[in-house]
Amino acid sequence: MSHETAPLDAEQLGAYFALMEVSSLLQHAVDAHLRANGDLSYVQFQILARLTDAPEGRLRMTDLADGVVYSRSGLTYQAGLLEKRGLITRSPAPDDERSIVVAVTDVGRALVAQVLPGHIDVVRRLLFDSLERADLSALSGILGRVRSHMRTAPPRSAKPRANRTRAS
Amino acid sequence: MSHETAPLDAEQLGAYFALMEVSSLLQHAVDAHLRANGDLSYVQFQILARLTDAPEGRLRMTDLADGVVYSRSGLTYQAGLLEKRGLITRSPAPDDERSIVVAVTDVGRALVAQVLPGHIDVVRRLLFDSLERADLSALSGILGRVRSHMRTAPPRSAKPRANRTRAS
DNA sequence: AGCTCATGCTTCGAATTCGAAGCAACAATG
DNA sequence: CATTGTTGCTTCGAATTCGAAGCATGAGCT
Repeated sequence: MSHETAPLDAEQLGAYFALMEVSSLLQHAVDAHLRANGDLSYVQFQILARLTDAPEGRLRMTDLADGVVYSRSGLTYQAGLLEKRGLITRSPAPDDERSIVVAVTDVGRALVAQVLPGHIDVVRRLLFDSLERADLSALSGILGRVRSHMRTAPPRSAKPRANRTRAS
Repeated sequence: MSHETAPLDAEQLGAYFALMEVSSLLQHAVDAHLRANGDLSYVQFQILARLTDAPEGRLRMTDLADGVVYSRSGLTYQAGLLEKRGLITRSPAPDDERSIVVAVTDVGRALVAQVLPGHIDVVRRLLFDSLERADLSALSGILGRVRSHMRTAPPRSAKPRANRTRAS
């Protein structure tokens, strides 16, 4: 129904901007903390955390990339760095010769454990200290709904209206 | 008082992750759309949009950078690109000789107007189609509160625990 | 005025990011 | 099993990002 081009109302616009600003500020804060306390970027921490949570501490590259919303080439790069530091290992998958399985090492787990408390502290201070219990529940429910909706909806084909060849 | 290191409970953790994932997915989607329809990055669009909203379509560099949560050097770079494309102008401030005032041009406004409908469409489809009116109000209120709280709280000093010299 | 510190922007170099192209291993045909 | 298309990862080049350092102006003293 009301789909095509109707502008967002003020409340929607405000919510959208607030969402992006909050996540951006939060990410910067967290990133700074991780860098200072564990020499990890936000992305690297995400990768390690995701692995730590995974069944055996292992995941295929692609699944990992999807999990952290990240490009494959970018993951290859970061995986290289993390492997060099001994935080993860990469080994070919037994069943499928072309896919690589990434696994956290004990050192990696230890590092995550080391930075996690402070990380959580930052998140709490910035994000949750201003929320009542009820707000939290609401936020949690709403975002959960949005997320699953997003995972459903296709990426949009992006109608090519103005296609400049890019001023190289 | 419960401050120091107590872990976030499951609901908090879920909300945090959902927030970051949602904003990340949303940003990627919006970015792809902007690039395809106006050859703009998300950051560039933010800059233009912010200027379009500003009193006279003009802002000082620093205020603009703060507004979009962006580094100053990064803004200098992007401002250079946008200026080259004739979407903005840069001129020294009359009162303070060292600050630069950025202003959207008519071309810039036109471009924003051109991509805005599609942009809004993407946001609506991804973010708002899954929300009831009540959810929207709640989300808007909550995020607004969080945002103002964030603007208050200092950036955290980031206790230097492990400071490796960076494997250059 | 003369000094010193703060502020605003840019330049610089290093790190990170992405998509496109390249390569190998699978899968689905015939 | 040969042929063709798909999938998973890496390499490559170009663009973007950031912080530190550099410069110039402004502000607050004495």
